[in-house]
Amino acid sequence: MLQLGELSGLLGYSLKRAQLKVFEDFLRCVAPLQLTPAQFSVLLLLDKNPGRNQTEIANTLGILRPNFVAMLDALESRDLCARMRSTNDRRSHILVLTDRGRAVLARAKKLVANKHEARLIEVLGPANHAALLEMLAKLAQEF
Amino acid sequence: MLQLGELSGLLGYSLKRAQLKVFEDFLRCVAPLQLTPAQFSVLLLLDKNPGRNQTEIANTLGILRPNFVAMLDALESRDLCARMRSTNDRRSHILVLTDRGRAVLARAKKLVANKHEARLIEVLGPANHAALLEMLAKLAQEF
DNA sequence: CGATATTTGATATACCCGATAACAATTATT
DNA sequence: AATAATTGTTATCGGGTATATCAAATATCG
Repeated sequence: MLQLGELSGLLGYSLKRAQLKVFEDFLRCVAPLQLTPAQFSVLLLLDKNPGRNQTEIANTLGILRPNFVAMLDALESRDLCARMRSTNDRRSHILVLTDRGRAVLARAKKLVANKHEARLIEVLGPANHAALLEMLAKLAQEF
Repeated sequence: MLQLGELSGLLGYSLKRAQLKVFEDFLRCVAPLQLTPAQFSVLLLLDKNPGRNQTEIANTLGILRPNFVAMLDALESRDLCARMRSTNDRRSHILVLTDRGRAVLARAKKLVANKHEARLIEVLGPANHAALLEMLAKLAQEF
């Protein structure tokens, strides 16, 4: 084994490695539904924010509009969501979850909560898990 | 603004966004030296582990050997490190920091400590920063 | 010893993400 | 009415990551 040296004290380094592990576990837990973290986040956002268009959804997720097109194509081809032409502004597409999209999202939420997040809480402890979440949110916002 | 919903409670989501922010700040702070986080980690590891070959360094950083070749080419072309044929095993390349590599690493360490990590500690508070580091390391290892 | 398997660095290649430029259609501005 | 801005889209580029394969060198084992 090698000496990590100052690397173990580098927050960015541990952050990246932890992120990879967590995403890996997410994929494992949600594998039955074939959803990536990004796809899951889109479905969640569509559910909580009906009537929004592609630009709005993409922006809040930090996805660039051009890159969001193919992502939506994939979800729409699986009948998880649909683009509807807006009557107010005929440029934009209102995004809606399909019935199937809502069903898949509901199952995904359960898998995430019962398998993925549950394991995280088990490893970290509930208090640490909450503290970690708070610090990460702080970094994501204020930093 | 949109409703994030359960997204704010998803550890992986905050983890990813925090990681992007932290790497962004790292790049800003080390910009004078033109070093990416990955390049910095390689230099650090070479310094702390002299006499190792490409496979060993790449493995500990989670970099695949094929992808490590171009990375080393870039560092070597800037005269930051060098490949030396091993006398024991003429297949492998012993990696060494050049004098210039050591000098750049020293300057990089200062920038990282005084600008990058200092800002992190300032935002989080020293105690939280340490706790965060510990939890991330735990996730990176045990998870 | 000699044949076979393994390891090391390297090349080629492919895929996924993220970023930019440009475009047609539509709407906003002036 | 003319011009500017917005929306979704396409094309394209670069970076990071993954696999298969190769020649050279070494290790293993009959």
